[in-house]
Amino acid sequence: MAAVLRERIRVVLADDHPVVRDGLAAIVNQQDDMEVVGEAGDGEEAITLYEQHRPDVMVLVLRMPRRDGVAVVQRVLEINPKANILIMTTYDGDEDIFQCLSQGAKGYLLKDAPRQEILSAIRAVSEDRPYTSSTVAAKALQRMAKPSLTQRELDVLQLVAEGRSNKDIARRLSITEGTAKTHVKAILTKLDAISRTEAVAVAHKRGLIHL
Amino acid sequence: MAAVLRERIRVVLADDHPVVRDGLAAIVNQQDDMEVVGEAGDGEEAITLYEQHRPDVMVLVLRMPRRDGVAVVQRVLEINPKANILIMTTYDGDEDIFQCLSQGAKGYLLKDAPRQEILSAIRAVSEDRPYTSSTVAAKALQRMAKPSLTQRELDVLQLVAEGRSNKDIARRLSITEGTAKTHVKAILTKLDAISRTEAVAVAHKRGLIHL
DNA sequence: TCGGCACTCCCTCTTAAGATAGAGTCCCTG
DNA sequence: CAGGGACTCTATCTTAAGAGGGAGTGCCGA
Repeated sequence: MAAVLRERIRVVLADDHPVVRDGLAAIVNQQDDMEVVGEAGDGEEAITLYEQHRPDVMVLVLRMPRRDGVAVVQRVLEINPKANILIMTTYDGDEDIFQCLSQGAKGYLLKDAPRQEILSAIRAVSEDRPYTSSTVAAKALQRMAKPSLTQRELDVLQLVAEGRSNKDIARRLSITEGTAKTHVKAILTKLDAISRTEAVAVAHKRGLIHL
Repeated sequence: MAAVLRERIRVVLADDHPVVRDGLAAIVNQQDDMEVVGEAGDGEEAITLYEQHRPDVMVLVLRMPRRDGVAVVQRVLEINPKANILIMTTYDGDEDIFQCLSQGAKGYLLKDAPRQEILSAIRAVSEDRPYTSSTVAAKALQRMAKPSLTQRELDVLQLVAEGRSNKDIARRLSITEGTAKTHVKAILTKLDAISRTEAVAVAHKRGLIHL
């Protein structure tokens, strides 16, 4: 068996794509100062592996089957409030990033980041220093300027995106059609869209909804 | 410098994500019988590298900046009609797969395929044997059953997805609003949707459009 | 050549969507 | 406690969307 080396950064990876997982593992294991101690293919597994290994850094992809990134961040921070979590995402517009950010993940980067940036991010997060790629930081600033949707509006938006009519939305949310219209109107105004279909397109681009 | 080994499968990779590229490269280079001779980050680069290296296998990700996978397949097969191309895609519903298939790519697999499957696919394609993952094959069968949209309907669908009104669509395509409605109606029927917004949702799931 | 398909245009009719305006409750924060 | 935001409901009105018909062209393949 391999001898345990001291002072290495112990990493747990979570991504539903084996290619990416294998890739990240290869990159990390090539470094002298870090090693992968666990690889998860979904959210549940990620949590289990975190508890098992208590790694120095958890690298987490946002969108995964069975519990997405946001839920995993929540749960892991419940287990260990000092957990060092690095979030990766494919989609630069992904709204969920900001949810993770406000919840206490320490680093955020995009999947199209170069190898060196990923390693820097892991090292930074392992030392409890925050790491945010400039791309994500820029998005954060952009986002500040734009009006945010309320929870209820997000509920309505989700149903609109599924192609539901106002009447149908009203039924599902136990409100009147008029109220549904009020919410839709607010959504259109906030997203600067003329029609519900355009609103869906805009919302999807901003990562507010996942079709 | 490394000595050139005979009989190795020479591979060119193309993916816009360095992680995936580095990952695939690591996996491939670990094998005795294959090596990566070039890595491209976009479609144009992929074509250039193909011409430069004339690899045994080209591994191509479908969605890339500057010329997407479909266009790259076309161009590479123009350069060398016997080129062995392996297509990878993240999205299992991606309609473009079938376009590549009919154009002459030799293999197709999903990004969430395990390491061994990827290696098998590369070996198969290098020997001019077709490789299709069972998941993609299953999708192909499902697709056969469903009615396909005409080119004009796809044009209209694209505009619908952008949130355009029938009147606006008519103006852009230089047809009457009535004709636009006729096309939209045909789209709704074929996609089994009640409203245009639902049609967009369905079309997106099937990979008919990319928002 | 003839049927079928894609594409275009036309009609009517009903319903859904969106604009506009007002208003009440609850809850949180300054 | 006063203000503000979130959420709910009301009403009216205009326009867009969608259902249901029919019908003419050009083109391709059996």
